[in-house]
Amino acid sequence: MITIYDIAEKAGVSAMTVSRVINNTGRISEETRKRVRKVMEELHYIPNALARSLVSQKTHLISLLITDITNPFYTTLARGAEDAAKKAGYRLLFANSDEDYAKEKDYVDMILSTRVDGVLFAPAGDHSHDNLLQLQKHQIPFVVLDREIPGIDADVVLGDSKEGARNLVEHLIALGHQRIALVNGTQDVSTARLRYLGYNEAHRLNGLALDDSLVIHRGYRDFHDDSALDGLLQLDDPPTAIFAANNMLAVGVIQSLRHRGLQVPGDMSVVCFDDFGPAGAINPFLTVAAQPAYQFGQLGMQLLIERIEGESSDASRRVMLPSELIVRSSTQPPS
Amino acid sequence: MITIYDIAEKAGVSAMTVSRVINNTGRISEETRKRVRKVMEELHYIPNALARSLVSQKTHLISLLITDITNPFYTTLARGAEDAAKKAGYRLLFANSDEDYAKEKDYVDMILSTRVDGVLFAPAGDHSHDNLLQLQKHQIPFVVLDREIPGIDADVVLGDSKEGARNLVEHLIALGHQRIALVNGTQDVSTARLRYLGYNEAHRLNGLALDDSLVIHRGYRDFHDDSALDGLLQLDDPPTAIFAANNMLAVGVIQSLRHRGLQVPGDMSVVCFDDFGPAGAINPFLTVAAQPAYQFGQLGMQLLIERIEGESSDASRRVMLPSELIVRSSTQPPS
DNA sequence: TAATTTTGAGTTATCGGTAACACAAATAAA
DNA sequence: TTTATTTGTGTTACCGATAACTCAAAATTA
Repeated sequence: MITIYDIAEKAGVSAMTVSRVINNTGRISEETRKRVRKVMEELHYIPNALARSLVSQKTHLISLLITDITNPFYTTLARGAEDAAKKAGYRLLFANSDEDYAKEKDYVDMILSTRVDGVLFAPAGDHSHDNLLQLQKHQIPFVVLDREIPGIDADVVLGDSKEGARNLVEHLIALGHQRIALVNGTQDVSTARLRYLGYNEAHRLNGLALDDSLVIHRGYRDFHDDSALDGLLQLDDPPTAIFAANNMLAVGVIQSLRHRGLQVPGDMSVVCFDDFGPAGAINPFLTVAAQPAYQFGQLGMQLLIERIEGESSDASRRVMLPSELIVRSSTQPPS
Repeated sequence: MITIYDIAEKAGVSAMTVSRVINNTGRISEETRKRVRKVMEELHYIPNALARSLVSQKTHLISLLITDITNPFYTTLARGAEDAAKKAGYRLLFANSDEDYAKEKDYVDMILSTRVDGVLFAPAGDHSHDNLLQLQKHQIPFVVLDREIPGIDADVVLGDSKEGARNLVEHLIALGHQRIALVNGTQDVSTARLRYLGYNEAHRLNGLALDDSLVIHRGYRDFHDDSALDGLLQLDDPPTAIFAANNMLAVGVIQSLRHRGLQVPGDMSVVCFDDFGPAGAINPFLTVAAQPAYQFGQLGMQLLIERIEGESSDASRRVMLPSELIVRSSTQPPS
C-alpha cells in the first residue's frame, strides 16, 4: 500500500509537504504542488483514513443500528439516513439487531471500539437502556429512533403511535366494528404501549367496552403461523377486525388467517401500523397508519450531525412525526 | 477517552503489559493480570480499533455495496451477508449505490480510504468495470454479486438468469400465451442480457416467433407509471402476458396496468424475476422466479472471507445459484 | 546596504496501539 | 556454587498521517 512517505520520496519533498498538498493548507509553491499531485496520481495514492482519524479524532463514520433489515419501514428509514449522511460527508456503518438485546449489545461494543462519530439508534426496547447508557458513558453522541426508552435523556425522533392507533381503530369503529382485536408487540417497547393506549382511547371515546381477551402480544417480527390467533377466533364472541401493531405482525396475521381459510376483508377486517415501502406498491391492499419512514432517517441524521458538530444546545430534542391513515381494501363493515 | 496509557499508569505497569493482558499474549503473572483487568473495568476501557488497525493492517471491516436498499432481494441478501460476517468476526460497512455509477464510484473511493479488509460488491452494471478495477489495483479482495462484469476476473456469485427466465416464459407459454412482452433492465447489466436470452430461448424451443416490439428496457428500479407500457398495449397484436425482469419492474408494471384499469391476471398475466421477501408474504400474488437471496449474501461472504484470510487458491471461483419457479395467482391462460 | 517580512519548505512530536528486542530476578541444571 | 534457562516486564521503534514549531532563502522596506 502506498503511503504519504512514498509520495514524499518520489517527489523529493517531505511528508508534511505532501500532507499540505492533500489538504490545501499552508503555503506551497505552484511548482511543488503540481509535482506532488502528479506523483500522487501516478502511484494511485489514497490517504489512509485510519491514520488521519487517529490524529484528528474523527472518523466521519456514523453507525446506524436498526432492528430488522427486512422490514420496509427500516430500510426506507435507512435510505433517508444515508442520503442525509452523505450530504454532510459521513458514511454509515450499518448494524442490524434483529430485535435482540444481546446482538444489540455486541454491536454497541463494536461501535465503541470503532470510535464512530455518532450513532443513530433504533432500540429493540426498554432494555436497550443499558446499551444506550454505555454510549452515554463514553460520550458518543446518539439519536434514538422510533422507540422512546424510559430513563434515557437524549434526542429522539418518534412517530405518534397513540394518535395513529386511535385513527386506525376509529376507522374500524366507524365501519361498525365492535369487537376489535389487537395483535400487539411486547410490552417492553414504547410504541406497543402507546398503540395500546390509542386502541384503548378509541374504545373509550366511542363508548365501546374493552376486553382483554382481545389483546395478544408478540415480538414485532415474530408472528409466524400461530395458534394464538385460534384463541381469538374461538372466543364466544370473536373479533370482526384485527389491528396489528406493525406491518410484520400484519403479515403474520394475514398469513394465519389465510391458512385457516378466512378472507380479508370478507371474514375479517385487518389494519396495521407502518406501510410496506416501494415493493408494497405491487398490491396496495392493507389499510395502514403510514409513518414517514424516510423522514425518520433524514431528520434523525440531521439532529445527530448537529450534535456531533456541536451546533445544538444541551437540551435534548424530541421530534414527533404524524402518521397518515391510508384506507385501502383490507377493511369493510362487519358481516 | 481512556487510553491504554491511562490503564498502565493506574495499574502501575507499562502499556505493553496492558496490551498483553488485552490480547492474552506473552507471559503475565496472574497477579498483574488481575490488577490490570480490574483497572480496565473501573475505567470502562475499550481499546481503540483505529490504532490497532493501523498497526495490524486489519480493520475487520467488510464493505457491502448494493444497488437498492429498498429492494427485498438485496435486504435479504444483506441479512445473509451480515450473519456470515458476524460469525467470522467481521462487521459490515454498508453502502447503497442506487444503481448509479457515480455514487458507486464515490463509495469505492471511501472504501479505499477506509482500508476495509474486503468488499462484497453488487455492481450497478458493466460500467462498474472501472470501479472494480480500482479495487483490484489496490489489491482489496472482493466478491462480485448478482451481475457478472465483462473484463473482471474475480470470485462471483450469480443466479441462473437465463434458466430462470426460460422457466418463467415457458410457464406462460404452457398456459397458452403467444404474445409475451419483456420489460427488461438496461443492456449494460448482465442479468438483463441473460434474461433476454432465456426469454428468447423459450420462444425458440416452443416454436414461437420473436417480436422486438414486445421488448422494452428500463432501469431495474426506474419503472414509474410509464407511457412505454402504452406502446405495448396499443400494438396491433398486443401482449397477453408480461415478463418483468425483476421485482421492482413488476411493481411498476402492475401499478401502470392498474392505473389503466387492467386486471392481473384477468386482462394480463404478469411474471417476474425475484421474490418480495418476508413483507411480500402478506399477499403472495405474483408468479416469480425466486432467487435464494439469503444464500447470495451468505455464500458471497464466505468466499470473501476465504480470500481475505488467504485460504483460497488463486483461481477465481464462479458460483451459480438456481432460481425457483413459484407459481401463484398472477398468471392464467389468455382470454 | 542593512533590517525586516514573507515564502516555502523541513523537523519533531503525537494520536493509541503492538512487534521486536532487552534485561533483571527467579528458578533449574550442571 | 556457578551457569543456563525461564519468567515477567519494560524500552524502543513503528503503523501513516498531521499540528506546532523552526528556519533558510527570497522579497520587501527602511
